[in-house]
Amino acid sequence: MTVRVRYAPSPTGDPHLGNIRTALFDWLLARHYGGQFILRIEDTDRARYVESGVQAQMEALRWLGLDWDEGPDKGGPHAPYVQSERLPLYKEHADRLLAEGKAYLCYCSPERLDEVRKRQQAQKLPPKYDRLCRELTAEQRRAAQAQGTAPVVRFQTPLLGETVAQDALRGAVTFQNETLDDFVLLKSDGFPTYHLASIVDDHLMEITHVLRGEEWLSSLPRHVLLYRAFGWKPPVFAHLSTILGPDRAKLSKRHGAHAALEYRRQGYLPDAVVNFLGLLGWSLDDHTEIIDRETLIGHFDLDRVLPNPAVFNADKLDWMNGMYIRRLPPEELATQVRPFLEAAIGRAVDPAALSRIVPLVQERIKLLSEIVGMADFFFTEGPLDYEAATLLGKKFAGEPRQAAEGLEKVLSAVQTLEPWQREPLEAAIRPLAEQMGVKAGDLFGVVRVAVTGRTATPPLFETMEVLGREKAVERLRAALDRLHSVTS
RNA sequence: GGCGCAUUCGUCUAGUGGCCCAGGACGCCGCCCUCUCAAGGCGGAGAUCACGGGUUCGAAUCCCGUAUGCGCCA
Repeated sequence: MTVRVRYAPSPTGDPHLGNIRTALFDWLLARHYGGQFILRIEDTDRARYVESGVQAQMEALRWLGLDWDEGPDKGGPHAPYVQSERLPLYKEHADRLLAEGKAYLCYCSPERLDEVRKRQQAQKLPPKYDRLCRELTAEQRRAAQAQGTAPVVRFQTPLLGETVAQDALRGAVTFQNETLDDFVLLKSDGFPTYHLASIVDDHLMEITHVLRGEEWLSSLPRHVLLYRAFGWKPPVFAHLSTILGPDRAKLSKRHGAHAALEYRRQGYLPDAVVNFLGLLGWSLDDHTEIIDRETLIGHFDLDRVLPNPAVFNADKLDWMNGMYIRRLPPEELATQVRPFLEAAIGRAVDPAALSRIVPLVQERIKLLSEIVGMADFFFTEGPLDYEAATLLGKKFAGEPRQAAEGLEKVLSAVQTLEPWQREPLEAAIRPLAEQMGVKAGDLFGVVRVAVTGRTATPPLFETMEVLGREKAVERLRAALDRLHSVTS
């Protein structure tokens, strides 16, 4: 039997990291067993439907490299893969249960349901449908129909006994049937509820493993009951734990941007996000943290998935992203980083220039977007923006003349230096510090700010080499001018 | 309120009766390297395994209860 797994999002907006982790586990399981990964859109809740939702879901999956074998855009043996296009199927199955006496039509108005609920709450009883329509006589039914009320279809839940359901992560979970009510299968507008639609589709699409959020665990007995009523074999169910924010509440907008695509915008690498999410509730062993896709696929299985909720550790994701950035071939990093830089400086960047810069910043950024703060000065035209105090630093704060003297020495040592390369630059500048009786690092600090406008940069001489003589000299002069205006 | 699930360093986790007075990782701190910032190396602090009872020669690991958190139903 081949493993068939589905990711079945509701297109209610951008997918969250929580959703994406479910999709990842789905995908890993399918790939591990050489089975199929199916994308199905559950859009029967028309009130919450968002037009761009389907595209956003697919975009996020594509970004992360989670390719699907069957889906709305690809078709497949069980098309269509969008629930709103499968309405006749749900109707047909609801009718079948109706005909077999396992479901019934309910004519209760929303107003009456509301009243019942209020009464139960007042008596501190668990609110549930009072089954008024379960035992209607043919005559009563005719009367209700004559009134023109559109009925809903309700499932006839056993009144007594218990339903034992298996969860792959937790084992047997037992529910008393009397706590369940006669839930709705088909709404009065002809749309199915989640319960009916997902069970019918999972069966028809031959899904073998259902991975979904823990919030569905309490619906499990209903689904098991439905499978039984249809005479179908249920799939393996695994309810994945919730991902929590730092305050231990379920991850949500309140915790900031956790839409998957937002991570792309911020400069996270798909491989890093996949690795990180793969380790949220699953582990390979007691020490491996950096795991590539192939290894993930090779080892992933449900038996090492944990049932307990996990707090999202943003620091660790950042660290991991840095690890992946450092492992990238420099040319690859250059192309990844280019759009971020171009967006920031507002013009195209010469790939050749960028490829000389990238090796200098590769181990200094954790996010692709950090290229901007680390390298934009290479592209700045005209005067740099910094304070004279920054230029002087702690060392020369009271000695602007000495700093100016240093810069003058550097300028004249460097102006006609040949070749304009890292080593000659260092050989020319380092001895000047000794001449002046200051530490090399202190002199370098002034030069660094003069040439880059920043106190934290890649190594100075490499930076100057890449920057080029023209800009470096121009900036040294500008720094001198600035110091002269302070000292005079 | 009812039902269900969960509970190991701040966080992610290893651990399925003796190897654990609990291992790894992120973060934090210190040292080394060093022209700044990183990266890297080394070291450190940090968990009476939620609590209380059992079972057992022996429990983080099994059982019961309590607490707390979360989810679902409204």
